[in-house]
Amino acid sequence: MTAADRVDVPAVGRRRRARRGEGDRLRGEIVEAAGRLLAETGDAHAVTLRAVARAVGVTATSIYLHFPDRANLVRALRRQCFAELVAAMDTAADAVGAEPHARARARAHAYVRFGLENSGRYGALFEPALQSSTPVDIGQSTVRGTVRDVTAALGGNVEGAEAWLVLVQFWTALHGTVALRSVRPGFGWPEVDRQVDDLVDRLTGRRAATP
Amino acid sequence: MTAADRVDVPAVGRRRRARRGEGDRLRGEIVEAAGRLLAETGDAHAVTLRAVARAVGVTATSIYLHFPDRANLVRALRRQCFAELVAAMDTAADAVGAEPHARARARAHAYVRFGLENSGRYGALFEPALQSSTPVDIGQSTVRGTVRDVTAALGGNVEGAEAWLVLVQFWTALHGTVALRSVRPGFGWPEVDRQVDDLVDRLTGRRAATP
DNA sequence: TGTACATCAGTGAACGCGCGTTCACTGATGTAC
DNA sequence: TGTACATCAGTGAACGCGCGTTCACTGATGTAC
Repeated sequence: MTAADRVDVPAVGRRRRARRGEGDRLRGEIVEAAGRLLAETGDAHAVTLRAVARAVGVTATSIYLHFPDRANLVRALRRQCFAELVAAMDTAADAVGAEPHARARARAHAYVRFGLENSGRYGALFEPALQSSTPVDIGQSTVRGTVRDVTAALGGNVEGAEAWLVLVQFWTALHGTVALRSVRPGFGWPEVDRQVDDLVDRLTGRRAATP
Repeated sequence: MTAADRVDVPAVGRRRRARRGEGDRLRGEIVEAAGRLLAETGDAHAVTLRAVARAVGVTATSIYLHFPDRANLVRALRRQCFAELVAAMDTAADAVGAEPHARARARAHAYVRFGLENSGRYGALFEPALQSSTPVDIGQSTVRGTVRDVTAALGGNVEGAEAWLVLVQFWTALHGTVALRSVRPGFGWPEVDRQVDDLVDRLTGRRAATP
C-alpha cells in the first residue's frame, strides 16, 4: 500500500469523549466507520485499525477497548452487513403483500439493489480477503423467510430437492449479478430490473421453451 | 499483514541465472510464480513483489528488470489468467463437436470447472482488490466463440436483444456459482454438474413451466 | 455544600514487521580483435 | 588460440511508509463521605 492509496475520510476532528457510562457508544461508531470505509473503497484491506480510528476521530489503541483484535472488528462488521441485507429483503417482501411470486420477486430485486447500492458492505460478506478462519455463522432463522417465499412461489408441486436447487440457482445468479456489475461497471449490462425479472421468469419456468 | 500470514512457497533456493540472451525467461517465471501465489492464497494482496521474488528465487529488485512496477505485473498476470479461461472453454467446446446446445453446455461446464479448480487465478480476473485503474481489456475476439455458440443454441428465433440478455444471465449465474462455492465451501451445495445442467435447461427454456 | 478518590474513556510513544521503490554495485558470458 | 571488454542478468543495502499490537500513562467525571 502506497501513500496514495490512503483514504482520507473527511477529516473528523478529534472526537469528543463519551460521557461516563456511555463508553459503548464508541463501539457502534467504530463498526459504522468501518462500514463507511468499506463502502468508499470497496476494498476489504482498507479496513485497517488505523484507518477506522482516523475515520472515527480516535486513537487506534482505543479500538482495543471494544474489540480484542482486528479480526473481531471485521467479524462484527460482517455480521452487521448481513443483518442489513436480510432486513432489506424482508422489508421489500412485506411491502408487496402475501402473494408468493410477488414476494419472491421483491426479495430478488431487494437483494440486487442492496448489493449494488452498498457494494462495499455487500462485498464484505463475500470477499475472500475478509473471510476469517471462524466465519460469521449466518443463522438459519434469518434466511427462513426467503426460503419460505421462494418455495411457495414454486408451487407445492416441486419436491424438496428441486426447490432447494432452484433456491441455489437464485442466490447464485443474484450474487453474480451484484458481483459482476460492481466490478465491471463499464460493461454493456442490460437494465437491472429487466434482468432480474427475466431471471425470475426463467428460473421458475414461466418462459416458454424454444420450439 | 502479520508474520503468520506470510506464505512460504516451497523454499526455492536461489535461482540459477539465465544464460545470456535468455533474460526474458525470468519474465515468464515471474508471472507464473505470481499465479501460483494467487492459487495458493486466494488473496490478491498476497501477490507482492517480494513474495513473488521469493517464490521465483530471485531478488525483489530483479522484477523491475521486466515490469515497471507492481501494477504492471498484476496486469500481465490477469491477462494470462483470462487467456487460460478462454482456452479452457474453447477446448471443451471443440471436444464435443458442432451441435450448438452441446457446445454451449460444454462451455458452461468448462467455465465453472476452471473457476473452481483455479479459484485464485479465476479470482484474479474479478476480485475488486486487483482491478486497477487501467483494466485489462478483454478483447472482443476472444469471447466471440462463446457468443456464437450460445446464440446458436438459443435457435435463430430469438432476436439480438434477447440473446444478449440470455448470454448475460449465463455469465452472471456461472460467475456466481464459482464465486460463492469458492468462498463458502462448507455450504450444502448441490452437485455442481447437476446445477450447471439445470441452469442451462432453465435459461434456454427447456424446463416446463409450473402449471 | 465541599472534597477526596476510584473509575471510566480514552491517549501517545514505541516495537518489529513487510511493503514498493531507488540506487549504486557485481560477476559471468559472449564477442571483437 | 588468446584476451580485453562491453553487456547482460542480475544483487544488496537502504529509504520511508502504514500496519497490528503492547505498554504505561492521563484527565475528566461521577460518587461516598
